[in-house]
Amino acid sequence: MSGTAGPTGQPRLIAVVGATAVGKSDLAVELALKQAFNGQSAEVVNADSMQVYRGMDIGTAKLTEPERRGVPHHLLDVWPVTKTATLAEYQKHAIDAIEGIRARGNVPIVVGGSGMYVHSVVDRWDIPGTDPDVRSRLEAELVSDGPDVLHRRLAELDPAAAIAILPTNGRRIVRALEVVAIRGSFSAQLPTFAPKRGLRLIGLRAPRPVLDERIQDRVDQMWGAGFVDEVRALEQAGLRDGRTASRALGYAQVLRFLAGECTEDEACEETVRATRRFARRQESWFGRDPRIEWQDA
RNA sequence: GGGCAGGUAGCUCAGUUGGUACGAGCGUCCGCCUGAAAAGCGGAAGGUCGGCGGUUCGACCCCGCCCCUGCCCA
Repeated sequence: MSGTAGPTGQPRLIAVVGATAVGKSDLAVELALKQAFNGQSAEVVNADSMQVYRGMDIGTAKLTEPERRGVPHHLLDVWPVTKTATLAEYQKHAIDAIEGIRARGNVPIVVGGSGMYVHSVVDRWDIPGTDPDVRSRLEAELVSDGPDVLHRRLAELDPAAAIAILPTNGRRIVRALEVVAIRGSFSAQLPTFAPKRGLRLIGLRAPRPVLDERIQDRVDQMWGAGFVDEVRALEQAGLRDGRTASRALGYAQVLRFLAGECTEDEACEETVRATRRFARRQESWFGRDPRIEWQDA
């Protein structure tokens, strides 16, 4: 049981992906319980960039304790809302969790809609570090010279990367140039969707109109469940200063409402709109991975 | 019954003193995605400018009538 499938031909890693509100979390629990039936236990590893935050429960539709039905869940509630998320840190924790699960002889089930988080774990990206000096220099150049100049430089240093990154996307150009400075190439670091033995990637999907309705329902339920109070409490805990958490869908909108910048109804409606937009991006992201076995929600 | 305002993209609205609608935001569709990713970025498709007549070389913009919406007066 080294690099491939387990002793019984079971997958070594299961991942459940898909757009928000399709029912990934529930499916993961069901799969875990089914796995237990086969004599092997399963544990869930969260791959949702916002469920890692403590206190963000209603707005992230985090499974409650009873809903987890005894299945151990990892990487939920590990960070305070004030913490800025980093992919590398998430990846480290997730891989540690997976190793731990395997050490117990169990099967890890990664669940979440944060494509990059899933990808970083499933494909174990070797994420190049950041160099504060290089980065601040590049960021200063971005401000003074604009993205075009930097994009042209990237085109010379790493043509493939320049093609992949739009000339207007300053943030990405900076990161690419930073990686080039550190590793000599950016595009060489790009992960691929290579087939992996022992990996079972399950995608959950629903037709657009169905998904849109579910999102509307979910947001309505959130509000009914006291979402605004949850945000208010988190605001006291420093949510507004959280670089990552304050931008979460729903939370950002309610924060604006609490600041008097819009009405509560507007915040609610905007949450629905933004969530739908997000779901579309998720579909776009996951749609690229040919390894995903799609099933209807 | 009379007066006023308005009827322009799926929605909310700009706009043209008459010369092929420069439209915008939102929505929709499609795509990109590396240390903030529920973030960030790009592209596309949508309009017989309420209806019918008239004036004009030419009307969405002028005139007439009609329909619809909102407000006001009776």
